[in-house]
Amino acid sequence: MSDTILIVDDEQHIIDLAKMYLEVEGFKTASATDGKTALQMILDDTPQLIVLDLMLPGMDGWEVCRRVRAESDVPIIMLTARSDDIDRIVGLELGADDYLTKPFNPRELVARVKAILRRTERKPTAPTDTVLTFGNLSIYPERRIVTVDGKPVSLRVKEFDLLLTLAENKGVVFTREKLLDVVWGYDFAGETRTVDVHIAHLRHKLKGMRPTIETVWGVGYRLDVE
Amino acid sequence: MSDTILIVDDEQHIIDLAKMYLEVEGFKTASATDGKTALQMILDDTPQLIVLDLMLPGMDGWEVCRRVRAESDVPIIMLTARSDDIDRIVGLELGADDYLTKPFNPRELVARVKAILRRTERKPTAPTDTVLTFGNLSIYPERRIVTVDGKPVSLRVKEFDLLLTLAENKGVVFTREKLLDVVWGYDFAGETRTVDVHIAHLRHKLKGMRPTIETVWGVGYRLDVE
DNA sequence: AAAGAATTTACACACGTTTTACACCCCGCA
DNA sequence: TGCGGGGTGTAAAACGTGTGTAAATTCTTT
Repeated sequence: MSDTILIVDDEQHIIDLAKMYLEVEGFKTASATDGKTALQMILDDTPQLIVLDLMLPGMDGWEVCRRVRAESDVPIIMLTARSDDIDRIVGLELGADDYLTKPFNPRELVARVKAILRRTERKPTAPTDTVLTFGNLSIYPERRIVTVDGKPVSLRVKEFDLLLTLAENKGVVFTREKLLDVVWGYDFAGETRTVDVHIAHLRHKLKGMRPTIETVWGVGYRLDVE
Repeated sequence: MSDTILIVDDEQHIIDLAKMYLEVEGFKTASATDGKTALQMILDDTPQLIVLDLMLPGMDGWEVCRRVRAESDVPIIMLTARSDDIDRIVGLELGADDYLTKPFNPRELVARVKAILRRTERKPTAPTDTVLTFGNLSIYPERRIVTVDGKPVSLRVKEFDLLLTLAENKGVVFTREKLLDVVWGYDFAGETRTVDVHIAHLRHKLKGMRPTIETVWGVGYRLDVE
C-alpha cells in the first residue's frame, strides 16, 4: 500500500478519471467513496499519497485530514469545488500539501502528484515497462491502457485485445477468422461480423489516432504503416 | 532442423495458429498431425523445441514424449485440454518442460517458448520480414503490400494473388486455366478472359515495373526474366 | 433486477469482380 | 505479301459481394 495513491471522492466518475491518468504514469491506485472507509484504509496501511475531496458523505474531508495528520505526515492533495474553501485549506494550516479546485484538469493532478513526491523525496514507482508506441498512439499491454495524444481512452476487453493484436503485428493483414482465433479464442463459433463491430467501436473511440486501422478489402484489417 | 520448432497436433487449425505466431517472432516451424510421424521427424533430426499435444491419433503424446526423452533432452511444451492431465504432466516427471491448457492464448505460447529457449540458452532466431524483390518490384506477402521503386501500389485481392503467384514462380509460364486454379480456386467456373482483365489492371497499376508481365502467345503469362 | 458488455441482425451503400463488346494483333497459309 | 481466324488488350456495364454502422438481442456481471 505504501506505493499506492489513494483517491477519495464520492463521485465514482472522478475517481475513474484520476485513476486512469495516474495509472498511465505508472502509479498504483486505490479508492474510497466515503470518509470513514478512507480513514480506515489509511490507518490500516498508509498510502504513498492521498487525493482527498472535501465534500464527502459521513465524515468530511476536513475531519479525515485532521485524523490522518494525527498519525502520519503522508502527503495530501485536497480537492474542492468551493473557492472559499481554498483560503481555509491554505490559511488554517490543516496540513494539506497542495490543493486543486474542481473541476480539475487530470493532467494537472498528475503534475501535482509528481511534484509532491519529488519534493518529499519518495520516488514514484518503477517506470512503466512495456509500451507500444506508434504515431500518437500508445498501448500499455500489462496495464491495459491506451492513449491517443497522451489522453487515455477507455477500451473494453475485446476492443483492447483487438487493438493490441493489430499493434503487435503492425502492417500485417489479419483476416477476420485469424482475429477471432487470436482475440476470441480458436474455439469461438460466432460470426466474423463481430470483428467488424468491434473495429467500428475502436475507430470511433480512437478518433484522431495516427496510424489508422485500415480495411483491406476482401481480406481483413491491419494497423496502417505510415 | 535444429533451429526449428516442431508443432504436433491433430488439428491443422491449431497448427496454423501456433505457426503464425511463432513465425511472426522469427521462429522456423515444422508440423506433424500424428504421433508416429512426429517421432520419426524428431529422431531423424531433432528440432529446437517441440510443442506437443497429448491427444493424438495413433501414438499419443505421452508415448511420444517418453520415446523422445529416451534419446534427447530437447525442450517439450505439452498441450492438453483436460485439466486432470496437468497433474500427471507436472507430477509424473514425464520430462515436459512446460505445459499449456487448451484453448490456449497463442501469445502465451510464444512467451513460454521464448522463456524456455532463454532458459536453455539457445537464442531465438532473428525475426524475418519476408520480402520478394525483383528489379524495382517488392512484394510483402503477409502485409499484402507491393512497391515499385519503393512507392506502395494498392492492389485488389485478385490482383495481388495473381502477381504473387507469378512472382513466386518467376519465369515460368502459367496458362489461364492454371492461374484460375491457383488464384480463383479449382472450382471456379467462369471465363478464362477474366485473367486477361486482371493482368491488364496489374500492368496499368504497376506501370514502370522492371520485370514485366509477359504474354506468351497462345499459352498464358509469366513474370519476365530480365 | 439492473447495468453493462458482447454479439447478432439488418440494411444501405461502396467496392471489387466478371462479363461483354469491340478494336487490334499475332501468325499460319495462300 | 496480303488475308483470315483465333488470341489478346482494354473500356465500360452489369452483377454480386464485402463493409460500416445503428439498433436489437443475448449474455454477463453485480
